[in-house]
Amino acid sequence: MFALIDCNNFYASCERVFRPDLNGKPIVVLSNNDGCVIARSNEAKAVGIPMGAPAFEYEKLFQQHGVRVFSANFALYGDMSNRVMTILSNYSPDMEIYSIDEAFLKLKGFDFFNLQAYGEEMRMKVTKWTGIPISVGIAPTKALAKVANRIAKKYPKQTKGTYIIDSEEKRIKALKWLKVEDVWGIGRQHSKRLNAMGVKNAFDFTQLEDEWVRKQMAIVGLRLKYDLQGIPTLDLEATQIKKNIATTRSFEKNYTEYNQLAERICTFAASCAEKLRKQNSCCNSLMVFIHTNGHRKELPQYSRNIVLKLPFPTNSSIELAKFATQALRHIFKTGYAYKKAGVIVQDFTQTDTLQQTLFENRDERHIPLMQAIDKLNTLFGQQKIRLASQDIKRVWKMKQEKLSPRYTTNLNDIITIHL
DNA sequence: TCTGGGGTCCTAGGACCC
DNA sequence: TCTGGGGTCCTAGGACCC
Repeated sequence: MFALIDCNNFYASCERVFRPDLNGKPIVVLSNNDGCVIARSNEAKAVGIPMGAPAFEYEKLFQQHGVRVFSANFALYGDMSNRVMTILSNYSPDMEIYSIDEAFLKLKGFDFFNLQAYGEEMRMKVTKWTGIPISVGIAPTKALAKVANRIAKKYPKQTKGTYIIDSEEKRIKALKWLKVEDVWGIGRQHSKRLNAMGVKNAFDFTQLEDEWVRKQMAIVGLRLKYDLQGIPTLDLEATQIKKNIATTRSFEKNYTEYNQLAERICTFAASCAEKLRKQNSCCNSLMVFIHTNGHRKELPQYSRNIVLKLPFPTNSSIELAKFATQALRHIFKTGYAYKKAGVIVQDFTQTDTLQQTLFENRDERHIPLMQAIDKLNTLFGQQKIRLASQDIKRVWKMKQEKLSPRYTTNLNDIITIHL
């Protein structure tokens, strides 16, 4: 059996852990730049705030219903996630952390366990130790565990937050209950087509011909179909090193000057380099993109990206910033108001298996230099040491008007309790 | 005024090899 | 008029996830 544990309204729940006065109140968490809604408490969902809602369009509704609004506080969410995952890891030797708020556990050899009680215990412990509410779904395959989890989340009272699919009868009942567009792995495009054909729920989907599914939804769709039928085709995935790393941002204001953009691109490149060093990778290729605001149809639009093959693999901030600037020079055009830009590094080699190139090689002196920079930045806080081409005066700012304290990761933000 | 940021996998088609 | 048969690698684009 597989268990899928999912934190309920994760970001919203994190905010509430340290603000118990907000229990039962509608709250939302916004994306970077306070752009759109990326998490909602149940109360906020109930007053009709959709996922991804642009904050400025919903200001009125927020006020009307007394919705508490938070800027994204990823330092807090990341730390709370670690706490939850650490607790969950005690419940099975085989665990896959699927996302910041979800984990699969493989329950192999648990035949004589009372899984309902086991799930309820996880839920109790996570809530008690972290303050985060979770739901537990247990079933013979990963896709069915996802389904079971939805049921647990939807009916917390009846299920005590834990639902198990362990019979053919329960499987079919669950699949008939789940709309096809809510199936894990069936997105907007496929559900539109399926709906048009009269495939309304997950059960209908499992009744389709293998050949059709294979042809229309590729091998991924076929695996999903089997998994939903109770034939396991998806196993836990080992945590691997990343194959792409990106740092991209929308800007609070539009940029028109090359220099403004160049500074951002250097900072993004340095950030990618730092992430590369963390997983001991060097990249062989880098992409830079810039574009104007696609929502402003009346303004002239421009959007371009460029991929640069590097002469040698590197993870030096200095070298990557240099290459990224080169790339930017190729695609930058004056006369446009740029709203978003980013750097994506790809095609990695691990630093311990680096191949020397014949003509041009990375500057070996950068290796100890980067180590020193990383060490200092860990000790004294992020971005203490930066490149001169970066934002030295700290001009750049993200819109973050409703940021909560970093309760668990910043000494100055720890709450005081008066007894 | 204002609209996020990160990832994964698969497939088709083109370019190339002998 | 007619033009083989077997591969690999790379890339762009599309689908999906949170």
